[in-house]
Amino acid sequence: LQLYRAGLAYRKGAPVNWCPDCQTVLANEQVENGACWRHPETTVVQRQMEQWFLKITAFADALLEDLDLLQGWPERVKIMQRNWIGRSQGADLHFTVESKPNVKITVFTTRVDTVFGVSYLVLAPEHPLVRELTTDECRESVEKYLEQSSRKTELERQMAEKVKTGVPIGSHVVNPFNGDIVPIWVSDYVLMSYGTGAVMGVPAHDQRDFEFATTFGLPVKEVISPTGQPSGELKEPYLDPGIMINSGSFNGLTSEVAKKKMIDWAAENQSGAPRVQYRLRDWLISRQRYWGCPIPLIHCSQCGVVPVPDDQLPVRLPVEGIEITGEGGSPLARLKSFIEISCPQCGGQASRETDTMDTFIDSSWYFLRYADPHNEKLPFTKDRVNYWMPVDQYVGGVEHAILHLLYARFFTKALSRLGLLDCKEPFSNLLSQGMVTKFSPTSGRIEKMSKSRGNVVGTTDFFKRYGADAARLFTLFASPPEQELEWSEEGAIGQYRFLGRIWRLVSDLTARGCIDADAVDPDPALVDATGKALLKLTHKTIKAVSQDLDPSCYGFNTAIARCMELVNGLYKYVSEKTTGDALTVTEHERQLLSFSIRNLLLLLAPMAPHICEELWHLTGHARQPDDSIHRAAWPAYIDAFTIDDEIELVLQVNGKIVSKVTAPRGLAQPDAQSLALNDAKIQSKINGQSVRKVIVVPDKLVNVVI
RNA sequence: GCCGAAGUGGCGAAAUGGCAGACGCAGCUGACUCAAAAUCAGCCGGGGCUUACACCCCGUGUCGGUUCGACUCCGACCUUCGGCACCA
Repeated sequence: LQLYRAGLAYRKGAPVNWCPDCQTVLANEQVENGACWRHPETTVVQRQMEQWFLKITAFADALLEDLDLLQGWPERVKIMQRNWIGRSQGADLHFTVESKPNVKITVFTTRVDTVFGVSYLVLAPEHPLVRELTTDECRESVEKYLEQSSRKTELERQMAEKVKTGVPIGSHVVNPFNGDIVPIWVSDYVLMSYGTGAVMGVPAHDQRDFEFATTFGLPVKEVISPTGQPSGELKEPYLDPGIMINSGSFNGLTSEVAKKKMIDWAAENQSGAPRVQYRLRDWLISRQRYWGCPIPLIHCSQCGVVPVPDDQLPVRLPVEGIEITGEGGSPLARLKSFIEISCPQCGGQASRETDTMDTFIDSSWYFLRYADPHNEKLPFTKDRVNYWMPVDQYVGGVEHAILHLLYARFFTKALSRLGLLDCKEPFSNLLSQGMVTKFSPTSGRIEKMSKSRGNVVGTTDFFKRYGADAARLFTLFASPPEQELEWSEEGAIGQYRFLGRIWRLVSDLTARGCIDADAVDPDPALVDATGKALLKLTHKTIKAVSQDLDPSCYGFNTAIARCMELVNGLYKYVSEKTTGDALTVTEHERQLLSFSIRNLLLLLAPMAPHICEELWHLTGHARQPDDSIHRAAWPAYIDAFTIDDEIELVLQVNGKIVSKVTAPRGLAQPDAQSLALNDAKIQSKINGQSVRKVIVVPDKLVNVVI
């Protein structure tokens, strides 16, 4: 209602997308390849209907420009939104009808510079002036053409392989720039829903116009040439900028300069005006579905559309008396007790709107409720929302790039304009995660997991057998988060095995008394070489996992791999300390094991929360029964312990690896160089040839160039 | 057609311009077991050579370039995937 009162929600009759399967209309964003997003097999048809729209186009510029503020969004999502919004800068030009000087046809063009090359003008079949301007001689063929094209579905129009069809309507227009008189045609390659539904035809400089003119033998007049000289007969349209020719006083200018001057000229001569056109259309939100939020408006024959008074909000979806017939259409429209209502303004008989709102309405602002979840009177208050918003880190699938993510941005901007909140954008950082895919028996291909494709994995069964932690670890481990992920039972079982390894390790060490939750951190000077290696491995793991989990990286897959390495290291250490069945450890070794295990659990806890919590308690770290590992501090590492004293120096000749030697860390360059040059393998490679250069990368490699 | 992303073992993948294949799956071998499962330990890019240890060559979609050195940077191409598509 707030949007309605602000003029951002309106009702209008328009050709809309209709899914015969859902028996409802759909938004443009919900039509994929000419089919319904819920029913890929069902072709969407066009229907003329009165429907509710939200004025998302009023925010087209802001939605486009503010994409630049979204530094934390993946570029591909921003590009998809830019394309969807589709900003085109150009001008409206007015062409006067020759026989009716008071009637003007306005076209939108981005190429004013080509206007001297206009050889015809085309109207969309749905253009309101088509019938008015059709002459008697042409009436029959035009009516036939209109009838044909109205029978085409959107999909057929797309599938028509772009073969140009059309008929002349008999009238002519005058080119405001040069007085040329050119014929008007009607053709369905021009869309009523974009621009003005009328296009100036410039065959020499537009691919579609060229095809159209070639098909119907219309003149091709070159007005921009790469050289400034006429090119003779054109075999294909010239689309690039160039030098103006055949264009009166604009001749000789570059087309880019001419474009600006010509728009100015049109404006001065009342023949046009600069304009920006968007591809984005207003958001059709009416649905003839039962499951949805009722649209809180009342239709009164006297007063027109009247909002449901505030004290009667929200309008709840009725449950009593609803009949699901399976015949389609909304059951609400058949429920008299819901429809019949007296008009809040005049008290007369009126009826409720029976359409419900698109599901995407709800997802466009649900997150605001999280800022103020216990408010009984309002959905949210401004100060709470201003405190929490924007969302620091949003996560969602790419499939929402131009649906949810665009709508939510629009809602935030609209609510901001209404003064209900202050932020410009809802989500500062967006992690666009890949979809989960799996082989689909329905299609015989690997597809995104969904009920309709019959490739869903029952989580309950999987959790019962292997646990939620295993499923969670697998989805994190199988690929980086923004990449697609193919579900694999074997892979998930691998994670189950990994968790089993941890469980046995920790519970066994605990049973043997090797874990002490109160132990102080181990002193590296007091453990043996094996112990030192484990201590270093632990510190390295803390460092690496901390970096991997940082929002700048989100490398969950590598973070888990690090934890696996630490577990492998722990197993190795334990086996080296075990003789027969007996594991005996010194106090220092107990400290070491306690330290290593404690940190392993802390590092893994975000990714395998249940088992880590369980082991946290088992190892005595929870002082109170309700203590949680998830409230414990994130582990810290000591950088000095992540650095090895000895490194392996790679020795190369001409960039090819010849040998590897262990060397003390921090070896000076000349020492490293002589170490390499004295190496026997390097010597035999050099074999008397002259050494031109030696490149030393400290603590990494030496490359001898011969 | 336009825009974008990606091509690395049998598979999922890893690698601030510096040891390609970490980690895991599958596979193979051994230990344990009457046996199997589970578990534990080991092997595991391709080719050549060797009794063996070793050693040699090739290898990150293709072709070029930059560089002492390229999976990584640059150019062209090929393929796959995703988005948009008669948008004037």
